[in-house]
This record gives sequence, structure tokens and C-alpha cells, in this order.
Amino acid sequence: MDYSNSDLGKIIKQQRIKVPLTLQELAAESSVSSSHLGRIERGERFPSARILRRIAKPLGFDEDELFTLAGFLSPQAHGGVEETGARYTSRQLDPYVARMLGEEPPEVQRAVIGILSILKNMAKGMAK
Amino acid sequence: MDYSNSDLGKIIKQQRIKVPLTLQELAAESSVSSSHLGRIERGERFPSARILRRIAKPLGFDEDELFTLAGFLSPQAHGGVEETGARYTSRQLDPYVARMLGEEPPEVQRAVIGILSILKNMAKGMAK
DNA sequence: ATTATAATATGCCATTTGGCAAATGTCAAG
DNA sequence: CTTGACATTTGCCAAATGGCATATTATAAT
Repeated sequence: MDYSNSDLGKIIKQQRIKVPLTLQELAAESSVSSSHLGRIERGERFPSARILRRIAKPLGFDEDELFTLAGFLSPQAHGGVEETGARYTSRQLDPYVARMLGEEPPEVQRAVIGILSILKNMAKGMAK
Repeated sequence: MDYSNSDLGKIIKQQRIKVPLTLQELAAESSVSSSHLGRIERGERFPSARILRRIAKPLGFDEDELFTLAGFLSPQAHGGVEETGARYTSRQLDPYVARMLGEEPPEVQRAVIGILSILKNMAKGMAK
């Protein structure tokens, strides 16, 4: 039942790697010391709500998502997704992608989208 | 902005009186020592998420309601999933771009970034 | 190889949390 | 007033949190 905190560290590390960020970068973005973050990841410390809240966004978590993973909120508590993920339609942007693209100037961002739509068109033609 | 925790104690006490419960009864129902509860109410201690969670139900609060009052969750966080697109936009991400890319599955998003970095490398080589 | 540099881990320590036991306050019944 | 039963507050302390400075690794770059 209390699978909550068991490997919160692993989950956080996984996500940090996946984003990806280094401990120091995450520290910078979250205003939590990298040493503390490191200890949290390897289970030597357990993050408080304050800390959890600070690292949620940089990691691309919803606040209550992370809180639930940490066992601070009971699993079904936060209204959110009402069964049958029928409405996954509005996706969201991968934090890593957002970060990478965000560093490019606007023209480049636009160009990337332009290229993407060209590629999609090509793919559509090939499918037939 | 952070008037959230300032009177958390008062809010908790108000609610406890309103229910009504004594500190000891609340202590019994929540498994939190009455001394600690007392200190929390008069602002000498700040409750951790664990404590907050324990006292939520006996007081008739929703967990996330209390968490929000305590400043552990941001006010609008747990309502719905609408999101106007600009969720954790790292600062300079063009909203249009975010919207377009956000509709692609994660693999595609990643692939796009991959292609971008390839192009950047090529450009770097050509510049030299 | 040898540095240089970034990333992660550790030692140490101030601060906070939260429980237990004892003190204090409150109030009705005798 | 005094006793007795609760309720609240305080003293003290162990355990945990989280930051800073300092090691210890990894990872490149020459």
C-alpha cells in the first residue's frame, strides 16, 4: 500500500535524466541545493513539500502528481483525469523539448515547425 | 502573495472549534500529538505535509484544500486540466510553436529536437 | 598520458519538526 | 474555597531537513 515513498528518489532521478538536467541545473532552476537533490535521489533524504513543489515544474511534473508519488496526497484525491483517458487529445510539451527549443530564437522555432509540417506532408505522400 | 501560511494556524483552529473538537480529540483522531497541534494553531510550528494530511479528514478538509491553504500547492493547480497551453513554458518559447509541437507525440517532439541539433552541427561546420 | 572542467558525493552544522512528560489554566460539583 | 477532571501550554529532546564547503568521480580537451 505504501509504495509511495519507496523509490521516489528513483522516479525523480529518472525524470531528471529524461528531461535531461544535471543536478546542478535542476538545483539552479529549483533553488534547491544540488547536494540535497542528490541525497534525495539516492534515498538518503526525503523531500519536504516545499522542496517537492520547487522541483515539480523543472521536472515536468504536476505538483499534485509529485505529491501523490511522494505519498503526500492519496492517489485518487486530485480530481484531474476522470477515467478512460479518452481526453488525452490536448497533449503537452515535453519539458526537455521546451527547454531546447526555448533557447533558439523565434525564427528558428518557427522554422522548425515549418520543417516538421513539410516532413509530415512527405510522409503522407509516401504512405500511399 | 504568500499570505497562505501566515494564518494557517488560525484557519485550523477555527475549523477545529467549528467541528467541534478539542485538541486532544483531534490528536486522537489524527494521531498527532495535541501539544504539536496546539503549537501549530498558534503558529509556533509549521505542519509538515504528513501532519497536514493526517488532520485533513478529521477537520473536514479535502487534502488538497488544506495543502493549498498551507501553500504546499499553488491555488489553481488541481482544478482541471484545461491549461491554456503555456504551462511550464521555459521563458522564451513561442506559444504557437508550443501549441503545434505539443500536439505531436513525444517521440516526434524528441525527433524534431534531434534533427534541429543535426542541422545546427552542419551549420557550424559550414561556418568554419 | 595530463590537465581542465563539469557532475556528483560527503562532512559538517544550523534549523525545524514533532513527541513525551510535566506544568499551567479552566470550570463545574462538592 | 477545594477537589477533580479536562484542556491547553511549555520544557526538553531525538530525529530529520537542507545548505555550504569540500572531496571525489566522470568527461572532455590538448
